[in-house]
Amino acid sequence: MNSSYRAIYAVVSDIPPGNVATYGQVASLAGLHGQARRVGYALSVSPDSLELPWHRVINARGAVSARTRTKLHVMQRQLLEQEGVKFFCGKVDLQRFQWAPLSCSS
DNA sequence: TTTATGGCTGTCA
DNA sequence: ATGACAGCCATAA
Repeated sequence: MNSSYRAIYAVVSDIPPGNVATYGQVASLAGLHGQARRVGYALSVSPDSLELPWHRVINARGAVSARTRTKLHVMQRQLLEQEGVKFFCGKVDLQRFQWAPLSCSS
């Protein structure tokens, strides 16, 4: 566990319900520009006790990434739809659901 | 130390 | 629009 991981977890924990963020976006916000892959790894090993909204992190195409070993991506989609995020052909409309940390939503 | 794999992404043909 | 490629980095073997 290092500061980078904490930064990643901190960013993820700030994503509000009904919104999503991309791995690259989280990486940048955590001060790890270009290290999107590291974000995915960090989340994959994050302890459940942190209760992070990991399901709100998807890939740059607006779709949930398929896991190689698990089926969590299935539950991930359910959790998102449960929060109001709508899928169209397996993808999310990032224009509308992507988290905008500093935006004026009015 | 080298290789392979993993919840990615931007660029280029 | 779509697919191939090359960077990015942590871990495990």
